[in-house]
Amino acid sequence: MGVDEVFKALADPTRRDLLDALFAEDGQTLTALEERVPMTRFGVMKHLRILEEAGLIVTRKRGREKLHYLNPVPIRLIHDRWVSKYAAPWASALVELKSHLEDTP
Amino acid sequence: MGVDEVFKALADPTRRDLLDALFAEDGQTLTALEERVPMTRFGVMKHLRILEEAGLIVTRKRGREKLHYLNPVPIRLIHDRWVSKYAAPWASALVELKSHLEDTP
DNA sequence: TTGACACGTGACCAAATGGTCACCTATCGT
DNA sequence: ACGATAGGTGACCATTTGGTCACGTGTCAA
Repeated sequence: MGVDEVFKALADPTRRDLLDALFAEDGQTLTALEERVPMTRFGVMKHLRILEEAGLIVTRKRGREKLHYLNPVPIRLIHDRWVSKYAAPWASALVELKSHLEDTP
Repeated sequence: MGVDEVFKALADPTRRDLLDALFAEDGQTLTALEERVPMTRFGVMKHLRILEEAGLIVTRKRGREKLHYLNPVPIRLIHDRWVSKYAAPWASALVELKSHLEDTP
């Protein structure tokens, strides 16, 4: 559940798509998620495993199927401890640099 | 400046360390940053290039040296468009799952 | 002007990553 | 009991990634 695992898990677009899919409908099964992504079942399994090890999803078994649930806690953590630190203060202090960047292509 | 580049840039611990170093003291030069990280100059250069392409830092040349400045805009963007979506709402709706996760090792 | 200094480029390498497949176990419905 | 269904494992492969190095360019200072 470390910071590094969460960031690495979020670094892949497929994994973010899977989170979005679970955000749209929580508690989906593996084969259901497989249809949402251009990939075989095995690829999806690997991604889900990485997401689970990062703590971003939580699973529960019901019979022969495995249900996947979003877990907002780790993303909330990196938000509080990391992102807000950069996003919140002195955002205006460097806005000049931003506009300067936008002017020069 | 896409979302994917920003997430990928943030996925590496060395790169986050570099951002922290610039957070502590903005406008540092390459050789100054080199001393803060267990790596040769070339490794640092690659990381800085990735951070710059992601838009997370902005550079300015002064004579023979290159100054590196933090740019909070992209991180603010992923915060607003992505992280807050997951971190803000129904964080309490799944807290039961979190505590359940903490109970079962 | 000459040497030391700050940075850049391209080739190169080892390791991690993303993805597939053959095969296997467990559970459901009938 | 049986086939179909849902998921799991390990090996395997191509590509990307993180890092170093030899060498080259521009700039400062004496």
